[in-house]
Amino acid sequence: MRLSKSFVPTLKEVPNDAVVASHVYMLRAGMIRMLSAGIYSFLPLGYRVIKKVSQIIREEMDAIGGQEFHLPGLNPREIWEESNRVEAFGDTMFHVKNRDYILAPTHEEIMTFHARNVLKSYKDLPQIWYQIQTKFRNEARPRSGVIRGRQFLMKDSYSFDATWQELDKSYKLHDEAYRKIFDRCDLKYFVVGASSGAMGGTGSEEFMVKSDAGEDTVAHCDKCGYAANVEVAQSKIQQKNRAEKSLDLKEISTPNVKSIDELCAFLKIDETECAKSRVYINDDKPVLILMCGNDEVNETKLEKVLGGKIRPAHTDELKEITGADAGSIGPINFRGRIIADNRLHDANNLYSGANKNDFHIGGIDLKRDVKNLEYADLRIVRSGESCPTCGGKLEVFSAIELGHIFKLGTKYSDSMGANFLDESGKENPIIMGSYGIGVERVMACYIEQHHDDNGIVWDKTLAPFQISLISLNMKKQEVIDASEKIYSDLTASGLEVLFDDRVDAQAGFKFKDADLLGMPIQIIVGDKKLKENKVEVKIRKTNERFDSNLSELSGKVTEILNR
RNA sequence: CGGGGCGUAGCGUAGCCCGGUUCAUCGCGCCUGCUUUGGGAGCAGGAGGUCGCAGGUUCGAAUCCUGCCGCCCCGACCA
Repeated sequence: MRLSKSFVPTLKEVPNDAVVASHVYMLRAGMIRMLSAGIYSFLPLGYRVIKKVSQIIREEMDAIGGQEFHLPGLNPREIWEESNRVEAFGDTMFHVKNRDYILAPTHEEIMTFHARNVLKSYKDLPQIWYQIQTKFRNEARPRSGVIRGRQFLMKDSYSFDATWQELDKSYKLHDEAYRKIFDRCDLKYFVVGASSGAMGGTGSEEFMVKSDAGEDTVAHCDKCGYAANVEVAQSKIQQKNRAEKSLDLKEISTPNVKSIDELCAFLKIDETECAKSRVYINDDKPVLILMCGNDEVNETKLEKVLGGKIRPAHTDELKEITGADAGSIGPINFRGRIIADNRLHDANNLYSGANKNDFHIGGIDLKRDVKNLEYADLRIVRSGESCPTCGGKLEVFSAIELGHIFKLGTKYSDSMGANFLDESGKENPIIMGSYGIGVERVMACYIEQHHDDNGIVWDKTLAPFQISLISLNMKKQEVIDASEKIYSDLTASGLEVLFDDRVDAQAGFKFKDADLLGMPIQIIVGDKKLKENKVEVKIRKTNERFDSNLSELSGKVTEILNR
């Protein structure tokens, strides 16, 4: 492709709206443009990458027996009523105004629609059906460029099986295919497993990529691969030891001491000697939560323990419930349910609020002084704590969900009546799985992981072109002739070459653009080296440069690309 | 949907507090000509703006007020 005739609007400066690296570079490299919040056009260069990602996905899906469909994005609402998902999606679903259609946010219903009445026998199973298509979701807040959009490309596949054992097989096939896909895309990812997934269900795995642009927070152990959403993550952390002797309760005047840190400084004690108090409202009833020191309450865990709805108590409620403001609340004389984090199990000699402003109480023995105290795992895991599985160091960070595989079971086959006859002639619902990959996210995550200050660093697998051919001076005939010949030779040998043949662009300008666009190999044609029948080759990733004779160029380039 | 920020030429910006002879600034990009050609060129000339939109205050509004729209960030939500 000739740059002089192509629409590759690169930007020298960072657009105001872009914050995360992938967004910045996709815009700067002229790969995408925003049409509206969360809605992006892919320009020719960006679309080439999308096609490459799609092709890898397609190959691996086909390899496990997947059959590709092309399904409508416009769906009659009534099909979605069958599974009751119009209500389930709520405002996230787009509705068409002038006809009773919706824009499909995913395709379980449509695949099930095609499966029912057709997959009638166990002999028709198993099946794996997939598609790579645009989905529509009315996201309240699109963000991070292409990472969370209102319209996005997704590969989703659905498995149809006769037995749960068969489902396990289909699931495993997807698991393996996904690993191959992400490996081929050169992504560093990890898998958050079923036992720790927040979604529940009968089994699911999320394929995640570490990134500040991510929306999930995950605890991950590099050593053993333990990975869990912080909402459910656990860690090995030392319990507060019970001292042999319990001291007596004593009230201490602590003027203007509110936080645990202030309390520790004021009394010259360690934070683990403090029981931090948090009041939550659980279905209109107050619950006091005690945490060790500065540990934070994990509301997801708390919700699981309490059941029903929870929310932190408002400031005015605190006073009413405890008689004190935040910072002076504690378990002694608290009327209501009290739950302490496991870390405080049977601890004594603790300091906590006195339920009286500007006073704390010392010498608290949870066993002796707090009646009907319950214990639960309530804390949020923090970076550096020990892995619950292997004892290695946990790291807590944000991550992007790239893919999700999920054992659906019979949710859709039941509600939509997709049944088959088994060997004994008995009618059963088809057992389904669903498996998604965010195609643009693969591209964005790749860029998040493979860029430097100058731009994107593509590997040959996803690069829009394998080679940037840079002609330094398109006004000198010998340079034109040489680069034209290289262009046609390399192209003829099947390589993808982006030919910077712009007449009016300066050398430096072309170098900067080439680095920004990030093709793996740059071939630089200038008149000085041409006099020795040579051109320069630069490897984008390593910045390694060498000269090559024109006659050897094709061989060298091929060699680099194959290594 | 809550909180915060922003909206001035294709991109990035100054001016806004304190309204008026800097009043529409500057850089990049764009067009024309000449020069230049190994890390985002130089000179000369030029085009490009409803200052997000609509009201209001005022003799006078990019600037002050009200409403709306759009975008970004944080949060809530997320099959």
